[in-house]
Amino acid sequence: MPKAYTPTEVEPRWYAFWEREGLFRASDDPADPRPTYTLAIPPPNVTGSLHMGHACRTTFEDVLTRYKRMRGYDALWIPGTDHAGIATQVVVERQLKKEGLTRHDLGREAFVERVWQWKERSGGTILEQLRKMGASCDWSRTKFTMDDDLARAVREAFVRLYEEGLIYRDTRLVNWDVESQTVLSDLEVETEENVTGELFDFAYPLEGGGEVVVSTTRPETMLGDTALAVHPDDPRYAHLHGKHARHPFVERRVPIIADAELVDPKFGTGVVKVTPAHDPNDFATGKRHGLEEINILALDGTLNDNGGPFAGLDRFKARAAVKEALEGLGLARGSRKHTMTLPRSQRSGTIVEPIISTQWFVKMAPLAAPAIEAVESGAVQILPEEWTKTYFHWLRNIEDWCISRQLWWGHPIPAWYCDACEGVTVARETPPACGSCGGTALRQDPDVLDTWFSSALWPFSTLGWPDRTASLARYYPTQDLETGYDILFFWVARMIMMGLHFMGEPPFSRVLLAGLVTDERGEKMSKVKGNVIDPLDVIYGASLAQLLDKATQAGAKKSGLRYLEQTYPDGFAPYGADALRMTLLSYSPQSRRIALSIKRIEGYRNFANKLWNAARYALMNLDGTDARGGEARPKVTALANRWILSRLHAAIEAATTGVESYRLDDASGALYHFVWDELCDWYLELSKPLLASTDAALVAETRATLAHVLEAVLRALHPMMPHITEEIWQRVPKAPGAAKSVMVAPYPDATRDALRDPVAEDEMGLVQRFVVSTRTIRAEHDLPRRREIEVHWHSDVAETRETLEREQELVEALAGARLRRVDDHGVLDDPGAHFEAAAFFALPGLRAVVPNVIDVDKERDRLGRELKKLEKELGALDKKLANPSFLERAPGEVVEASRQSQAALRDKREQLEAALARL
RNA sequence: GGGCGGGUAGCUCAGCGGUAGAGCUCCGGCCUUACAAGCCGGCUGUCGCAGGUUCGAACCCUGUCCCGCCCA
Repeated sequence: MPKAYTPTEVEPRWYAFWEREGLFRASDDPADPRPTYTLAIPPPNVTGSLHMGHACRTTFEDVLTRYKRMRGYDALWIPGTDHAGIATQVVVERQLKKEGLTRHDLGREAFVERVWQWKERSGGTILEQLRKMGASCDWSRTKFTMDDDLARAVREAFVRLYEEGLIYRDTRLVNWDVESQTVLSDLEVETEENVTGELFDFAYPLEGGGEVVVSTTRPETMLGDTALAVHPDDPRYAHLHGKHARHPFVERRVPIIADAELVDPKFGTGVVKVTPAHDPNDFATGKRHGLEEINILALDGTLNDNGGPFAGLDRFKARAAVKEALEGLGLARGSRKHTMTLPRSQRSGTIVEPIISTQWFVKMAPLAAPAIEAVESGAVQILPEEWTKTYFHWLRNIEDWCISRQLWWGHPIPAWYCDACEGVTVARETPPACGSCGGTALRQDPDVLDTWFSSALWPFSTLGWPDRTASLARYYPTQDLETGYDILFFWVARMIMMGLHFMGEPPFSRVLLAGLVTDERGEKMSKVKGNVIDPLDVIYGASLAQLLDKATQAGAKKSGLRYLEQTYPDGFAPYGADALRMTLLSYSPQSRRIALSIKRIEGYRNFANKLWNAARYALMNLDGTDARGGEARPKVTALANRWILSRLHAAIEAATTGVESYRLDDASGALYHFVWDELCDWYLELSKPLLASTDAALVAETRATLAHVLEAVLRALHPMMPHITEEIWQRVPKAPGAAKSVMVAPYPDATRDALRDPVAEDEMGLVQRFVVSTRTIRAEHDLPRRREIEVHWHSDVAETRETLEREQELVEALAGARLRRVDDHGVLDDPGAHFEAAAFFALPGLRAVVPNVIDVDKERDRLGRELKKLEKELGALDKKLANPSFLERAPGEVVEASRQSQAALRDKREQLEAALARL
């Protein structure tokens, strides 16, 4: 085995092996007796390449899947990609733009064809990248949301909902994305806060003389004003009720209405302009008062003919022009700065315009009710639990979902309009004739569906729905759904609604929501900031020059490039997928932010190397000893062997509990510390003197333990670090009949693979403290390794004496010292009389001196420090035990434990004080 | 305006009622035939602030100040 682990060489090899051996495949056999574990991937967009968010999802999901598989489940992780309507269309349009073309130049059919071509080329990229993360998806079941079978599911769902009256067509105020040229659902509109805008005042001349002044942040909308509203109880304007103003630019009388809901008399002048066609509140007001709705915007964001003299101007140019014209007419009444919010498109970022339009909607209330119930009843559990509140709040205040989009890329809406009677026919397949009049001149609705409509069906459409397939019967409902909290509404809630509606059962029983990956400053990764960390660069390594080059091409600002230079002057080493996975797992799932640190990745790369070298050591020393591969732990008698099996027990339990409770940070942390702090730092060192023993049985036992513990911990770590564990596991000699891969070996079981042994833990505790105390003296007194030292110790406790005598060889090896037992306690009472320059340490029931080492100043320092720390602890304890209410009210075992530590500390204090006094 | 989350060692974070933890950093010493991507030892905290509950609070409650996210 090479001295250092090289992930880039190892990882692809084993991934290919797993795939070749069909180990990712779930069962196709309906009679397979194993319980199933199913998890559907949050399908990444076909536009994309792997980013840290995906890497994070993939890791969590893969750990869960691999763990369940090893636990004997028929585990199915369904992979696939999403067609991502707007995002994908925009990408292809951008490509066309480079050729000087628009999608309209190509025409719809050719354009969609072109998107398909592009999808074929790039759609596989991200799936390849998931493989590089080690994802154990069943690739034979890969789905794409626009596949024929999934398209059929979409049509089926649409038609059923329509027939049930849950999908309808209506004309109302919707959100228009001027740039992408489509309506958006409410969720796709983001609110930009604290925007400094301008509140502009102008006057409407009144019929019969006089004027009223109104304020607006969007002056151009005055072209669509169809009323002025005042508060009914506002005495200032009581005389104006029912009167009219004259529109300054278009031939229109503008009625003055009284409305208590819209108008806040304290805001501005107390008069509000009403533009029903371009503002949600005004729209509602218009409905209340039967006002005319005048749309002034064309779909491209320019003003239409209703804009009168301003027709044809872009919305922002029109704003300036209207203001100027009002100035010209002497109607402007000044302006002031104003802090406001702006609605922006999640996709294009442009300011969203409310317009009146006819669209398709899903009636949400009837779907939301069961979805609320499912979480209330616990049928679906959301973790971390805080999110349930958010989930309920959204569902309880839900608005109908606008599902039509004016895009070309997406699922066509299965609705046809009749030229003859204007009837609407909704059907699963293209209807031959109009359902109302029988006419045959039908036009299909040109719009497509919101991408999330097809995503909402994902957990069952991927399993064959609407057909009643064997897969659907076997794997639905799935168990876990793991994703980022940012799509709780977009995706998770809608899947629950659709799953309940169409399948009668929620699509999964547990929702695991993870935080967002940010850079190490906690800032969101963005191309412009240049702080995007590509998982593949972390896995395969990248020089600073490459990082800068990539960021520059992605359009990073100078400050972003500077950040890169300062933060990663040496670029990234090839850390490997396993190190990245461990890093991502190490962050708490409770946290909303995963501030990814390269230093941390490096730490886990080092961990992989540590594990590698531990294995090298073990394999060099096994001398043909088999690991039993999960059959049974070896029989052990020696303290070190008993101890490591006991610690293995704790580690396996912690790992299991962690994975089961979705605390993968605890699970991975427990194994990390077991491997590094216990297996490597102690057990491997202890095994050296044991293996050098002349006692053949002891050597055999130790070899068996070494083989077993290594093999077991590889199995325990495998879901988290699949590649390195496989690479090592394959090299561990195993008994005949072992599995062909660690990924299908049984997950370690604390009872079968390990053994809790409190006595061994206590005794090892003594050994460890003795060793560390000796090492500390060596270090503090600058004693080089060459220099031999002796530790003279005395104990009045029989067990302590017994343990140290028995383990003397081990202690001597680890402490690098000779041990001398002293039976006469008087010797250590007055070490000065018996030893030259002796340093001192005390453990519970034990005192020891190390002669011929002492530098009085250093020793005084060291003992003083120790005493100070001890005094602090003891002070707190004394105070506590002096408190009568503590003794009276605290639980007995707490009091008892306090008393014991008090006694121990007092004893140690005495020892230290005496030692200090002797100096 | 409403909701949620966060403020703990120099940095990034865990702990969420019984004596303050991890990783990285820092200091000192080691090329000890598994590993220098390492080993050994060490330093580091009025747990945002102010009250309260409790025998006991980083942890529970109230208020308050910052920071972030979501919804209206």
